[in-house]
Amino acid sequence: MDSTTFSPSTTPEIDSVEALLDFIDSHPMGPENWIDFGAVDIEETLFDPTEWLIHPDPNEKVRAPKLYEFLVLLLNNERYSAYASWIDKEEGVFEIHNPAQVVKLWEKVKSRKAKQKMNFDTFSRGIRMYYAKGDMIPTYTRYTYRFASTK
DNA sequence: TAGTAGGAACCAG
DNA sequence: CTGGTTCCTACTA
Repeated sequence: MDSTTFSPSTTPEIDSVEALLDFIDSHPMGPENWIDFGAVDIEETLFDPTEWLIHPDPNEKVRAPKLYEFLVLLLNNERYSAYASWIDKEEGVFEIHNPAQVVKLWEKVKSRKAKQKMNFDTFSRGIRMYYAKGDMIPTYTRYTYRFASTK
């Protein structure tokens, strides 16, 4: 509505996807206003919560990404090319260059109430769950994964 | 030693 | 029930 309501100076601390979703819940607004939140510096990387929102269609509620959605957003964001990048985008093949940072990013995007610290073992198990569903194909190669469909 | 695949129990939403 | 998360065994570089 009133765009001044969403200016960075008048919004609370929004440094996670969870905080952003909470704010959007209490302040109805469209994607055009998401840009107004600014970004925070997290471990030498600019983290912008609005980059990690999923909004399939206007009817569906805005939400945090699922794991495969998170991977696609990460891969298609040039700012994170040092974290992970496509090897063959047409074939859906990609490589994770900085596993530790990718896992930290995933934790931040999911805003888990960490019982334990997530590590690459648990993160990669999440990816491997997609093999059985047919959404991903094993590559048997270090830090290398493949989407079954480029869709 | 550190990654990969995948079974099984578990759990928050 | 979904979408992971936690834990673990087996295999390979």
